[in-house]
Amino acid sequence: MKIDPNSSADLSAQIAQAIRDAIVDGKLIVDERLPSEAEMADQFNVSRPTVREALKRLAAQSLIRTQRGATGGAFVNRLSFPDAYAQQITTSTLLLSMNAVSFDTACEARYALERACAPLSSQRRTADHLATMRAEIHRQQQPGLTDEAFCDSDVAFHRALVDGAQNPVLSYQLAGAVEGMQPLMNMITFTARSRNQIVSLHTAIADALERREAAAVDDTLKELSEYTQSLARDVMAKRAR
Amino acid sequence: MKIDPNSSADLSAQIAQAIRDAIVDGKLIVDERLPSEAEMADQFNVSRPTVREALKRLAAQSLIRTQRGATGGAFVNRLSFPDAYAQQITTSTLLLSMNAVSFDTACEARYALERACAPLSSQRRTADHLATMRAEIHRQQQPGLTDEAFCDSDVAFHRALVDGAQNPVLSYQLAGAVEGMQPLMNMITFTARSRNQIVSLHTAIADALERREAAAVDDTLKELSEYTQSLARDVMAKRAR
DNA sequence: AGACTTTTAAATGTCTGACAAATAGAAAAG
DNA sequence: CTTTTCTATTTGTCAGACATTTAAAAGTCT
Repeated sequence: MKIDPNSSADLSAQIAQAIRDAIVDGKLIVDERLPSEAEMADQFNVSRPTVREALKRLAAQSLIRTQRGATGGAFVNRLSFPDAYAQQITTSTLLLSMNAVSFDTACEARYALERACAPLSSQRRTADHLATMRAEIHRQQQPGLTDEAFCDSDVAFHRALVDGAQNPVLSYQLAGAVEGMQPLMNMITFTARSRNQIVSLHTAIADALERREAAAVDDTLKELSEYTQSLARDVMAKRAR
Repeated sequence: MKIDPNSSADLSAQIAQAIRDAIVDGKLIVDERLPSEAEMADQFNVSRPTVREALKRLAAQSLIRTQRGATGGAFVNRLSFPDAYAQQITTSTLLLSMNAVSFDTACEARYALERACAPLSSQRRTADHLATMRAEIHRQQQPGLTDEAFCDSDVAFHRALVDGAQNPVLSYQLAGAVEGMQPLMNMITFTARSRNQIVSLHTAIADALERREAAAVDDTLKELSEYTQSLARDVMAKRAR
């Protein structure tokens, strides 16, 4: 592992990249201990603060963890699904909020991905998944619910639908698509009428899933997608006036 | 923005989180300049190196960029699609390589998501997308091609298919699913026969896409998914002996 | 000998102060 | 008015120090 001291890039960025490459390429394996900060400073011919900045970059991506004390140090971290979820959601949220992505585009992506889960979820969903969905539907019918709480419940409902596919990789990918859209969804004001419409579609989805009818789930999701987009268009139109 | 000096967490991690929250919540907007490192050190009552470690954490997630010089400083970065791609791919790759995710699970997720793009891509693909796919098919038929180069071309082919949907959010999400699987795919040895089979399926997909027949694309993708999984099972079986 | 306490060494976390390098704007020179 | 030079600001890097945490080694008592 070498760095170029004459490069225009920051030394800490170069060091971080070198270590990152080593991890991705499997030269450093999970739970392996990196040399101590002082040793690395020697190796790379830089100071300890520079090495530390590099390590903090890696820690921010959950690639390493550090431990203090006698047998401490920096260790290659096993990237867990929850860690990956969290990063994925932050990235997706910012990507959508900072890049003038239209609601339609985001919505289309979300429902396209979600519909990909429908056949698998129909096959494999457990009673648990179904119970979660029913519970969320019930919550969505509470009268005093704020728009935000309604959206939270909506996310939880769709989460259960996705998790029903019993494929952690799929759940991980979808986490970004579904939760990243929440800030956009929160801009919509849900009237009593639109809530009822959504609840009835959710119920239709849950019913179809209970009967394990993939095609019906897919159709209803499509309907829900179109309804959501029409709601968003109404909000935009009102805001334009 | 406040931090708790008595918390067990690192000061730099706390500071990074405080700034990250401010960005996600929209309290800091794109291209806004953060205070200088010295000023932040004062504000948070910590030293400059500690502030710097916090900033490097944020830089690692592409949340900020820094500039040297008189009017320099740290600026909230607009998270670009390419940046988001890169992060997604690193995360997905590591998630798959470190977590004993079965080839079947990853493959299922990948093709489920890809099939979600098929209808959109059938509608919207341009001549360019089709040309890219044809070119990659041609490349896949070169005799001297290494397994790795074959996989690269495979990724490029599927990339074009996904991009054909003309939905950047979908492309971003799929980047992780498709490219993250590459290391797993690279473990497969592609015999001349299996390459021919894959090429013929790719050709069928391109043909169907040319005719804009979504259902045919979907069917062929399903076939390809099953064939890929059967190849992987053969490799596993051979390795077991 | 065995269990408990103390010491010690190694590592990360943090601070201070300094200098280098880049950069934009102000000041000076032509 | 244009070009050059200077200057102030800010990030990048370094060196050395001390604080804190932690596990293992050494020591002590029963």
